Amino acid sequence: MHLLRVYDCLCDATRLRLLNLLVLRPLCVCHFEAVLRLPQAKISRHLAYLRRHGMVTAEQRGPWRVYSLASPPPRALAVNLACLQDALPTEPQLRRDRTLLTKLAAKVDCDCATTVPRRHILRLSRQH
Amino acid sequence: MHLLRVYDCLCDATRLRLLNLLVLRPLCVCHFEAVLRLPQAKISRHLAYLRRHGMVTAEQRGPWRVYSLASPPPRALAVNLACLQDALPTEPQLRRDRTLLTKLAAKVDCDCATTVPRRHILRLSRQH
DNA sequence: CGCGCATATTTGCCTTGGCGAATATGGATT
DNA sequence: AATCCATATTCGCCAAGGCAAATATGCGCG
Repeated sequence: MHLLRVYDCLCDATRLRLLNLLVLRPLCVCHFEAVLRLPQAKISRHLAYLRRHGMVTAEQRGPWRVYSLASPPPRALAVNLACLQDALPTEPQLRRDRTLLTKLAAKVDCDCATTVPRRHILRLSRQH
Repeated sequence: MHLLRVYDCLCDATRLRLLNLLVLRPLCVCHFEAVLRLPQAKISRHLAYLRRHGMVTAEQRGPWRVYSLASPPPRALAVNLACLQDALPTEPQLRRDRTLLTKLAAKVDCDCATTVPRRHILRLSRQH
């Protein structure tokens, strides 16, 4: 069942947060690091898991690896991400992640084509 | 995050099938046995899991234990079961389970208040 | 070429939870 | 009380996957 693979991906906090952000836009690892405040290895590991399971794709862009939702996303994933939207009101953590990402995006051009150093992004995120 | 507990429950095939049926009506273990064709211990184990996680409740009715979706169901569960509906077209197994249950219900009064012997239900289910 | 930065992978360890087989519980019936 | 039937739980085993720490890869620039 395709659904099961999707639920397997959604049932870990880190992965859920990653996908929740990827809904908004493609992102590279340092963005996740800045928003989620988790160790790089952890983020990387879970992104690899999502890739193995066909939920996201990665594209190398200069020194960065940019992750996006698979396109077209597996139907079961699309359905559940839409559904996730309905659950947002009761999930503060996911809402916070989203607004934090938006703030970051306002300060730096988060399109990974530009060469904003990772250090810079992390510093900005430390000021909340 | 409440969502996570729900996904934990949904990410196993047996549990997904159990919940998929419980959406339709309260059921006792022998009904699940007849529809899913899985060993009783396995069904029981997963129902216990769902109960531990607050997704279902059990009520003793004579010799049977009748399981229902928790009421009110956790919001996160409700949202996802609604979403499950949208995924049904691409999940033959879940659809089959539902129609099989409906057929069974047409032959025996599946309200567990009546005393249909378990053997009888299982026999009916064996005729497809 | 060699260094530095961004990211990935490996290693060792531990917990959760899956399974079948066997067994226990507990209500109902006689 | 004895027994039957529906259901639950325990046991021993196993695989998946979580984590942190350390290490590897690989691109780009000087």
